[in-house]
Amino acid sequence: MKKRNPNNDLPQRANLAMVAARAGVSPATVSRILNGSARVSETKRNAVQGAIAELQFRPDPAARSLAGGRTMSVGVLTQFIDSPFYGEALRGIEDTLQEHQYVPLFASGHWNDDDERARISLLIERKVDALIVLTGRLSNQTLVETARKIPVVVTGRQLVASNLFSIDFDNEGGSRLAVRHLIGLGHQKIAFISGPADHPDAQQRLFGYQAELRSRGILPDVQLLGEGNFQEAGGKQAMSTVLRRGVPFSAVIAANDQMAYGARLALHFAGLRVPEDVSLVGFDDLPHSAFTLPPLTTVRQPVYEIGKLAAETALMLLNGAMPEPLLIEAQLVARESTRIARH
Amino acid sequence: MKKRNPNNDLPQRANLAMVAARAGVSPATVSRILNGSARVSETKRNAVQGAIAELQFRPDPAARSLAGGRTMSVGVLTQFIDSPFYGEALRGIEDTLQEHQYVPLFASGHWNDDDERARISLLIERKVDALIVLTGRLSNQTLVETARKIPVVVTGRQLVASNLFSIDFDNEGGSRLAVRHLIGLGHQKIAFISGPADHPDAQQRLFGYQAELRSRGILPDVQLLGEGNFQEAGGKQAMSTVLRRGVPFSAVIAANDQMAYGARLALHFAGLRVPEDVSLVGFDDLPHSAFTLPPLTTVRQPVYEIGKLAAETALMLLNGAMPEPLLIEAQLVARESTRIARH
DNA sequence: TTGTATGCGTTATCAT
DNA sequence: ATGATAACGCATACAA
Repeated sequence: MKKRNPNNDLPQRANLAMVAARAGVSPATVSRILNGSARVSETKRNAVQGAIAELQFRPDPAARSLAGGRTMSVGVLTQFIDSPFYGEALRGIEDTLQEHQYVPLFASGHWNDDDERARISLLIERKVDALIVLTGRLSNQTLVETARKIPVVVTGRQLVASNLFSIDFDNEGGSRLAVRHLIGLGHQKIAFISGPADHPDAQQRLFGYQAELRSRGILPDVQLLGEGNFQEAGGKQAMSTVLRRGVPFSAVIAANDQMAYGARLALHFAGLRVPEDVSLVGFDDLPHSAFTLPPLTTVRQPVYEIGKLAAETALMLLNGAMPEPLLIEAQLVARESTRIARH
Repeated sequence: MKKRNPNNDLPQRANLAMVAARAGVSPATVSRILNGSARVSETKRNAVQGAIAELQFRPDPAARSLAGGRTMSVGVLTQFIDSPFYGEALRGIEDTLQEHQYVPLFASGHWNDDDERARISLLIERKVDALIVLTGRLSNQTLVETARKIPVVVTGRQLVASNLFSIDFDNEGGSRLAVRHLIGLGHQKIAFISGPADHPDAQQRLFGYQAELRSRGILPDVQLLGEGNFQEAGGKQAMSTVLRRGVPFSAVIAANDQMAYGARLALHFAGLRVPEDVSLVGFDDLPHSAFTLPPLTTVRQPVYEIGKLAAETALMLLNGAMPEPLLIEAQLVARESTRIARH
């Protein structure tokens, strides 16, 4: 192994040794300055930083990783890389990590146990320094075990364990807001399009709807409940099913915006106008929801901020801090898809 | 440096040496089997593969990278990690890379020269084996230079260079399809909402619209041209501007679906119905466009397939092959936002 | 405070 | 066909 660098035209990338030589110090000193792992005299520090600048030196992440150092990367398990909902969270994570010279490693679990497990293994194999799980299906136990290896931040559930931090959405509260808004407008017969029964977000949103109705003295009617799949097509179909049952209603809450879009279409084909005949409320406030016709009243989740928070928390965990739990509150955004009930 | 592994409860991860010892061969032989870099006797191969399975051995990517091997990762420069349009491409890339045991490293350039340059530097620093650029603003020269270091696949332009492969969308053809569709329905006064003037996709789509009109003997009216920004709000504003000019038209083409959504809203607030009063055509066929009201007629770009193609091509480049250029054709998806012009 | 030496897990070179 | 061994670039225990 004599010559590893055949392209003599390209300037050889600088390494620790070269910086050390240029600054007249030992490689160890350069490393120490890079990591702030020990005090170094002002003189040498200046010399080294000068050399780093001149040579445009950037430490090799692979070498760092191999030597037992950090990879400066955080694994992010999402459901689908192109999820309209978690997309903003990904952006928040990316932005925050970048500020701290970290990079995200995104992987998709496809809302499937096996895939999630496999992708997490892959991320750990790649030696990510921490892991962010955006609402997976993995058991709490699996997450806690993972947290014994690396810091874990998980959304969509409440879980207390060492080296782990969970951020839960206020799904129940969000649904309650939606119901209250509609009741405030005089609606009594309120249909609900739910998400997949095995999805925690879906369960909590459904529960909030039922609980708030009951607390207002209204008995939830199962005939007014349709089960979707958090996607447009599912929302459309669920709405059609409810319509076919013939039980009258004056408002609909969909457990996410995508299903609200689909429901809106089903209502249209049934000859019902929104909001004249039926009021419609979504959940999530996707960027697009301000531009539907009519603009959609919905429950806002600050997803971008949640992404930022998840990344910040992961970084804190990495530094040994135990961040203080934060409640992520939902908020109702009233637009034009809801109005006062007719008599 | 005596003890590096303080958690004695966790089973130590296996490495090449351990596998070699267990199989009774040298580490070099294990490496050869792993990489297929030389012929190995059947006996030893079986022994080694047995040992690998027993020890659940997985090669360390960092060590591979450091030793000059591949990182088994491909850098992907996109504009925004949550772009509704490129999202599907990201999924295609991820799916394809995964089949080949590669992982994507996503980075966002924010449609900004400096960011793009910085993110590409970062990706190269992380030693990605190849680079996929989803329609950036970088100069051809920069891309060609990058391709001297690692294989590059770039979408949204046509560029011939060694170690580089470009995939261009048929933007012009797509616009022509839209115009032909409308003219076929009897429309003559066709407005156009364009994208940012400095965006290649936007330029080509605008050009196709103008060229097709001319070829049909219709002179494009600048009064019917509004400039948006490829987002909903921009499309809405551009449409309002055109409406304010008072020049009559019976159809609108938006240079992407997001602007079509915005335009549809502006038309609504102006008291114009789609498609009764005005026909509307989008561009991209976002997943959502089948569920707008009315469902949007649009020009389909097979983005997921383009993502897959980009990844496959990058992998081919990596193996020294020079893939054959492919034309990505656009396709008109006729839904309910267009209809025959009234007289 | 600073330098020296070693090891991280793999690939590639050379010799057999 | 196979083995021994030197890199790869960095962090760190230890010596000074």
